[in-house]
This record gives sequence, structure tokens and C-alpha cells, in this order.
Amino acid sequence: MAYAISVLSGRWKLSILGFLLDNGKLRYGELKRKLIGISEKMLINQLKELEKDGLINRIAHPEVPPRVEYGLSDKGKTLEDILLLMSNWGTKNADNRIKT
Amino acid sequence: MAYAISVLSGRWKLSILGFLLDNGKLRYGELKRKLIGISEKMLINQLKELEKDGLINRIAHPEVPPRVEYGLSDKGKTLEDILLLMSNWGTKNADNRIKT
DNA sequence: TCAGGTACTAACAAAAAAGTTAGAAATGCG
DNA sequence: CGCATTTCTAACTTTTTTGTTAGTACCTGA
Repeated sequence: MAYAISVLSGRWKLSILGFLLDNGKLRYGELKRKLIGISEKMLINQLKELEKDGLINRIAHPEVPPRVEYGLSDKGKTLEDILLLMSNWGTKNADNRIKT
Repeated sequence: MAYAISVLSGRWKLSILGFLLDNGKLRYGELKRKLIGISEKMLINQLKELEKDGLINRIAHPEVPPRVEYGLSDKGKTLEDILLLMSNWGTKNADNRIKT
């Protein structure tokens, strides 16, 4: 459990993984648009950590303007069941709650 | 997903839930012994938040010295699948890692 | 009488995470 | 030429989280 916690903790990581699971590859800018409220610093930061932990792949296309795509790695895909369960659990239980 | 994140994020929460899942009810002091490295402040703090979010129950026995037991609530028990998956995933993937 | 055990609480300090703002590189296009 | 586009970087500040230390309440049993 400790390892899972260390790799998945971070305010946006599960959301990022969830979006990549749903959408396949996403560009930096697409992620930024989906992750409402995230700052660029945090987005880069979380992506870097996820990449370092081997959960996502970063594919940079040598173009101008730059195009960088992110997608789940094989290791990241093994989180699929967990991500889906969490998402469903949240949907079921997020009823009478005031957002913090 | 956002709700799940908001309720489960916290350095010790998943560990606490995991121990309660494995052991049923646990006393404050038992939790403290299992959660190696936690401070009393954090333990209380995380327990309070978990209780507030309805994931655990706090049962205080009116004795001296005091005895307080914590256990998963019905809502907390619905996290069982997720907790088990995460734990298994961690075990499988925590191979070549240096603890931060 | 008085130390012992248990589950906390409070006040302050340190550390970590997150927000903010400014800007860089590279090239196509008008 | 100079502006727009896209993906970042860096420096600095603020906020949040965590650590530390000290102490409380209560009954029991020696």
C-alpha cells in the first residue's frame, strides 16, 4: 500500500491518469483544459513525477510549435481497474457534499 | 474521481483504512503502533477526518484508562475492493524503488 | 498519596506543496 | 521583421501540511 500511496498521491495525479485512461493520448494543452483549476507549474510537475514513476509516457514531436503527447504506459494501464473503481465509488458517494 | 481524491488524500488515510480492513476494530494505541512513524497529532487528525467523512466509526468505551476503538463504517467498507487492489498493485510494482 | 496507563489537545516551528508571474525557444506566416 | 503558437522553466510568495513538545483528565492499584 505504501508504494501505491507514494506514487499516486498528488493533487492531480489520479485525475490525470483518469483522463488518459478515458481519452488515450492527450496533448499538454488538452490536459490543461480538462484539469480545471490546475496551474501550469503543477501540470508539468505532476506529469514529470508520473513519468518518472513510469506510469505515463511522454512523446515529443519535433515540430514548431511544439507538440507533446502524454499517454498511459503499460505500467500505468495496470491501474485501470483501480481508477475505474475509484471513479465509480466517487460518483456513488459524492452526493451531499460541499466542495472544500 | 474528485470526491474520492478529496476523501482519501492524506498521508496516512489509506494505510489506516487498510489496517482497519485487515483487522476489524483497532484501538488508538494499536493503530499508533502499526502506523510506524506517525505522530499522535497526525493520527488523531486523520482519524477525525475519516470519521467526519463517514468512513470510520469511533467507539469510545467509558472506562479508565480510556479505550477507544475505530472500525470501518458501512461506507468505509464499500472501499474494500479499491483498498485490496491498491495493496496488491503496490506489492507487484514496488520492486526496484528507492523510498523517498 | 501518588505514579501509571490511555487517548487525546494546544501552541508553536519547520517543511512541503501549491500559486503567481514573467519569460524562453523555435519557426511559420503575414 | 515581428507576432503568434505551444510547451515548458525559474524565481519568488503564500498556503497547507506535518513535526515537536508539553500537558490534561480520569480512575486504579500499590
